[in-house]
Amino acid sequence: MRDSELAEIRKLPLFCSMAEENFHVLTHAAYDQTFPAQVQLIEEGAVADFLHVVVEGSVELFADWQGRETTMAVVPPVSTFILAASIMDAPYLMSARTLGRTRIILLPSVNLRTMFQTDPNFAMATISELAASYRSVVRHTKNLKLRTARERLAAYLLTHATSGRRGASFTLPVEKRLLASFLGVTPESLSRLMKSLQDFGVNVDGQRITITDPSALAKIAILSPQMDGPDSNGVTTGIGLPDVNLEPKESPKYPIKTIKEAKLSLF
Amino acid sequence: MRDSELAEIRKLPLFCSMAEENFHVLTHAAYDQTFPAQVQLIEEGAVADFLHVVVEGSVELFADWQGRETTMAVVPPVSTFILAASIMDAPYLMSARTLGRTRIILLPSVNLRTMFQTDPNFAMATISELAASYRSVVRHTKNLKLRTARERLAAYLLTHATSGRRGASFTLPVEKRLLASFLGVTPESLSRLMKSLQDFGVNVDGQRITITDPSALAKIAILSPQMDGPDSNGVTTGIGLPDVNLEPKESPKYPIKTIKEAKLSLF
DNA sequence: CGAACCCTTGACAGAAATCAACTAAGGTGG
DNA sequence: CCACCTTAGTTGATTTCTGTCAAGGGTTCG
Repeated sequence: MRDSELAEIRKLPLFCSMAEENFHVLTHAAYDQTFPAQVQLIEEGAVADFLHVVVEGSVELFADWQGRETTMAVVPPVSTFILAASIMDAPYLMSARTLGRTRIILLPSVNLRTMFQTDPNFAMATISELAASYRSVVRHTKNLKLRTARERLAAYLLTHATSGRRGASFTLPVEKRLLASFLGVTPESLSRLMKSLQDFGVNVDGQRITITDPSALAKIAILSPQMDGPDSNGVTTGIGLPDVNLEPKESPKYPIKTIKEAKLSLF
Repeated sequence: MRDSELAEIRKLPLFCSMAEENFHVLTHAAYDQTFPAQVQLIEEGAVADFLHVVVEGSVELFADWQGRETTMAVVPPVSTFILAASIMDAPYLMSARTLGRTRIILLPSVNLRTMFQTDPNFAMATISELAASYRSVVRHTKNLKLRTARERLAAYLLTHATSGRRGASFTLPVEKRLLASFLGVTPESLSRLMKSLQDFGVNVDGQRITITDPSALAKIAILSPQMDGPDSNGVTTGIGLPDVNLEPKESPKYPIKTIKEAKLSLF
């Protein structure tokens, strides 16, 4: 594994407080792999042998049942996912696939579990990470149960148009179909909902969203700290589409092969 | 606090592995309170000063937004709730109210947080508890996103008719309105859904449910370990209606004042 | 160029919420 | 003990929301 990657991981909330020696033990047996787009990393129901760390690219967590499928979260770099399953030594509740070219670090769950015992700081960090994840899913669930589809979309757009000032503009971090699945609607419905929000100060041009009248939008979906964050406070593991840089990234870390890849690696 | 209560709490997964001395420290500053039915214990958005332990009765976790309200979980005795908020020293994401007469132990969050540092076993137990809670909410969310209302009800009835044998019968652990809210539908809808399931081997008589044809029900909602448990494996904190004794309890611990109370204290 | 995919749009069907009325049962108070 | 009130649950009529099916435009990619 490259030292530069290690340093990056070391900075994560989950690992930054643990003893250097222990970090070495943990990462010594780790794998470092790069995957192309749309590779399924994890199959729901399999046992969790590794904790995953997204270093570059991003990963979609999704679930399926009876032919239906839904997006549960998108994991941006640099962060971990499926911590809960790794700890419990339990079957995954969600599947995972890469969005765009993605580099993943794999840490054996066994090492993880023994590490709690030896490094109290790591145990503490794990607790924080899990608690944050838990709260994130609770927010997602509240969103689904208390808001209509249109309200969810409005809330999503508002929270992602940071500093809800007039004329705030941003690029959707994911394809609309994925956003639709995350919000719990079909792509067709999302399309119509977007359209219906045009009357409330939302301008849609492809992936580009411009909020021309935040106050009008706010009337549809009043934001609440208990539902709309702030939770992307650095520890954004778990559920919820992450915050992204609002302006298109000028200089991607690696050569643009396709526009699609460049777009998705925005995270 | 009564010794009998303390012993009960001590047995919980969260506390059983910690040092006796530390357990004393934790519970020394604890409050023991009994509340009547329908008392709001926690208001969404308030800061989490105490970890709560339900000793008798049960507690509903719910959330509201813009006049709407939804049930997120019902916490049975003996178990803890809102562990995540206590740890993070963060505002509650959910409100809580008693169902029936309920006895609660309150442990100061401050003690909790310092205890991680001193007792590794407690830290470990906290991790397990949180991971279990996290997985529980994920299941709930998948249920909401992947299943229709009718499928959710069918799945609920099937999982609660333990050993899905023909003629399995049980009493709903909560009022139908609460079940409806948990499943994400209105009481009216639940009523209709129940009726529509009569064609698939479900017999409804008040709170009494009898599954006359489990295989027919299973055709509507195929159960999945990744969505329907088993999660009530003793560490049932967090989200999800808990398993209950299937037969009506003959001898309640305290005198029956009203039928309503007796019914709700079934947990 | 053609195949595949994303997104959109239209027409329609189905699911679920809403509004309203009504029953039944419990609890209250005279 | 009975009249009254409150509440859970049901049922019906209706509207609203959302999914499904089908088709077409635009783009990417081999």
